Amino acid sequence: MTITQLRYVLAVAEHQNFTKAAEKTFVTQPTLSMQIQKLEEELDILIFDRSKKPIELTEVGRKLVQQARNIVNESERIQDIVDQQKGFIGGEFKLGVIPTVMPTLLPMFLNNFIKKYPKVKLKIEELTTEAIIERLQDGHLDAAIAATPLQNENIKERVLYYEPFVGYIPPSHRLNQKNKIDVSDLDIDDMLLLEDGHCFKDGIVNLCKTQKSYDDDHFQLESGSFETLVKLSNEGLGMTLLPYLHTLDINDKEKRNLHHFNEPSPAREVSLIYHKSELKMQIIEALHTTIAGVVKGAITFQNVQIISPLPKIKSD
Amino acid sequence: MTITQLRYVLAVAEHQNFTKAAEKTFVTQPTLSMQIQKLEEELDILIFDRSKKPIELTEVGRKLVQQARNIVNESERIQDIVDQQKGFIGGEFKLGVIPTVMPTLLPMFLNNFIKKYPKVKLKIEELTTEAIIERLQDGHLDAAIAATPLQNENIKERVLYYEPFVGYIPPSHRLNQKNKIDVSDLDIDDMLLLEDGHCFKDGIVNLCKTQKSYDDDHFQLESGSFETLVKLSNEGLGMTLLPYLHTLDINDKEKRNLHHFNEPSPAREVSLIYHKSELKMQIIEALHTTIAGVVKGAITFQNVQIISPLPKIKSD
DNA sequence: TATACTTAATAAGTTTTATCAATAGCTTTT
DNA sequence: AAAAGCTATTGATAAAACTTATTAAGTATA
Repeated sequence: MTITQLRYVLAVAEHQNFTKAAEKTFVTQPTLSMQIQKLEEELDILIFDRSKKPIELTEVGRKLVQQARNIVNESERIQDIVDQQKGFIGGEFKLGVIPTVMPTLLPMFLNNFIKKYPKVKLKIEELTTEAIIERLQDGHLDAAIAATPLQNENIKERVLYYEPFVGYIPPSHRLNQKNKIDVSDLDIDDMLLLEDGHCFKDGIVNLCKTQKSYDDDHFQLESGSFETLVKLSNEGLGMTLLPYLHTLDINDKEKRNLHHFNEPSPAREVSLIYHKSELKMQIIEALHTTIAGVVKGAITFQNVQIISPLPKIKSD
Repeated sequence: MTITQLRYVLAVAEHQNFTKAAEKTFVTQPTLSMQIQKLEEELDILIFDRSKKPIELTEVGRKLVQQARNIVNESERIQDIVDQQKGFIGGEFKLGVIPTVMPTLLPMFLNNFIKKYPKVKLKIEELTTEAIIERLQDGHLDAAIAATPLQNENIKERVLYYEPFVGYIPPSHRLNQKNKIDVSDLDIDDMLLLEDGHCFKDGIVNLCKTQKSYDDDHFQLESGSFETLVKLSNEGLGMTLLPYLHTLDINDKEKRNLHHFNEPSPAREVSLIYHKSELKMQIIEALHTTIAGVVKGAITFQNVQIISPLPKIKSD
């Protein structure tokens, strides 16, 4: 059994077609046929059911493909180890970003980065914190940008910036008259929140929880974007909290509804996170330097109070 | 890069000697030299520092070996997958056993099992529950025997038997006059316990904790074997609790000091546990059948109260 | 200091294998 | 019935993996 054979199996499993798989792997179709036959013979099983059109995996085949994917992935990490040794900055790099950071941070540094490190092929994916942690651990992601601290011993964190929460309070709201608001003013029950899965929501829940206990089933409205939240808020459905960077590009009329917190303002800590194995560390360093450099101009808050992004487990 | 090359690297890294490594991998020494040189050339790094005697790994070499071990291990699982498909019962099987089960259970089923499944090469290791969980998850163990439930979502459990706790109470002890004892009689402060790391100790602590809170630093004596505990107990240093199977082979004089619990007796649940991927399931099935069959003769308790083997985290 | 011993590298030759081009054979589509 | 689309087979070739024999280099021994 060779890694090459496993690659061939993966290609055929993916394309369900020897000919196409052969093109993708840059060999001829007979090569694939033979190598896969050889593997099947060695293991004395059938990996593919060739009677089906298009070709299908057998039951063992499916399990084998899972494991083969593992092996091939792990084997590709050998090159990463070598690259790291050589300080080579290049190759594919998979970066996860949480949804509430994606639209504001990405445009700020992306151009900069790809100009500076043209050999790096960045593949960026929008993922929840939960999905990010999983993928960092199994190696499907090389690094990610997420709210921290995560308290995961397999994951290392490198702070990029602290992003204060800013209140968006419509004129109709009881707090609108106040210039600066305070954490103690907040009431989870008239707060518009992002839908479940966003760690920004969990952060706000944590923030309000310090004031009073709450009932999870209590929320009336949840949305997937801050834009919607702001609009709902304008309709008098409650106030909401926005991360600072999101307040930079809302229109002037709405900007009047923004209310900062008294210091120390509650804030989220946004970090570049990566697996403790520190693979592709040079690229991670490069990312960190680029992002931190760009962000420094936009965010300069010092006196903040960091709110945990982790959802609390209900104690019952 | 091939899996074979990685195997060669591992062999040389292990034996620190090309010639010995060659023997172990059943090829000649030049083969190893050349293949490893080829790999080094392909990756354009040095894996070994040949100037040192005996030969040493370079810094990258060490990292590469780690990853190579991963890959080779994962690649060996392919055969497991195939074996499982074929229902083949054989091959190497690594079984972990917790210390408090090992001496009593192993002699009961081992002979039986190896006679029935001569093709299985059982490798049994005595490990704490903690170590077992870790090794099941990373694939260094195929299955284990431990006290359950463990509440680990990666690990499946298959109950083997329920083993009641039995009090060993020396004549001098306040409880000696009672025929059957009750959980409420127990006092953690005059209880002789196994040293830290044994889940049987944690179970007892849990059991007593239901009666009263306790101070962890309070214990005076801890030992690694029940034999010692019994002897200490005879010296009047307190009572102790033994798992039922351990009470079967103590001498007659001491047997008089055994006091069973009123029903439902506190008991530990002993299970065969394995990774959720269910690799080598046929061997696990075979083990379960064999052990459950043998144990049925020795243990027939129904009305028991299961005590968790998990150490409670201190709440401060 | 010379000699024997260990051990890894190299050389030369053989066997095995991975791959390709061409084509056969089967199934599906037209 | 012909054409098209696939995979398997065949036969040839270049590459590779491996072996034996030899050499080189370093270490231990007399």
